[in-house]
Amino acid sequence: MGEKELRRSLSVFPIGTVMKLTDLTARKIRYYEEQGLIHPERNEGNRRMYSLNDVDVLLEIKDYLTEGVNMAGIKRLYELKEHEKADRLKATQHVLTDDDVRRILRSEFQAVGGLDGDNPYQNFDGSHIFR
Amino acid sequence: MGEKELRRSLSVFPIGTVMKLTDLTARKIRYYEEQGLIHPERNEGNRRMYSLNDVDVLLEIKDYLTEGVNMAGIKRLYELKEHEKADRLKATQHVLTDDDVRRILRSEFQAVGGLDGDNPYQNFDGSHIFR
DNA sequence: AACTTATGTAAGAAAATATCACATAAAATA
DNA sequence: TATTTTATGTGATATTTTCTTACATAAGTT
Repeated sequence: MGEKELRRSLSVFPIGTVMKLTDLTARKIRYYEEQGLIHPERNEGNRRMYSLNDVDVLLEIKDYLTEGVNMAGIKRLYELKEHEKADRLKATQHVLTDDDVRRILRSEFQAVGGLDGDNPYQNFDGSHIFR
Repeated sequence: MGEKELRRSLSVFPIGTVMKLTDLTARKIRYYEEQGLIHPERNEGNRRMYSLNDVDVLLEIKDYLTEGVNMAGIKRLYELKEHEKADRLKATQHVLTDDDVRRILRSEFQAVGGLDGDNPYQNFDGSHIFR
């Protein structure tokens, strides 16, 4: 792991900072952890400490949810080793319609359910914090 | 101010994180603030929140102290607009002997006192956190 | 010797975070 | 449609972190 990756995985933010950085509630942040999407470390006092990588994942989760992808779908996306396929998609297409998401999920790892196609939001420009 | 500078001045770290990042005690960190060397913001709950820039300044302060420069000297150094002269010195010379520091301080802004010339440490490579 | 500097430490208050439990609208499923 | 699950809100209580203020002190300075 290079120096840069190391810095990005340094656990330095308490949940309050992450709340502001992501505009998520503490409840949501802890829930996404419970769902295995992030793995913040704990300090000596048992407080969760988050890394820049965690923050990025949380922002991505927000994007996915806005797209209409449910937790099950998001988990499947993150199961793709290192997120590589999804990342490449985001990097090349930059904007995914609900239909795209649906097609990808179905074709790449079978049906996942939970896609209703009624969410108009699209925000796959990859512009996250501390890039 | 560019995007990068903005990120570096985002107040996101609580004092506990800064303590670990810099290996300074809370007492020292607050004291350097009291001396006007850093200016952490406060959150709604009155807790100090530090930026990457603050962390860098603290690491520089550590370096200066290790070099034998006292608070008065460090303040003078930071009085140099944007730290430009000191930065250029660090960038070009990379290693300053106590004697160098003494000469610089004396010639550039008169005597500052507090330099004993007995400190063997030198660490001006500029390799700080989150670069 | 007396004063100043830079830092340690202690006490009490306030803020942030933890866990656990219960509530619930919307979505999924039977 | 009735039932269950999902994703999140809210409240209570405990613990940790940080704040301010005050006093202490070794080392350096005058």
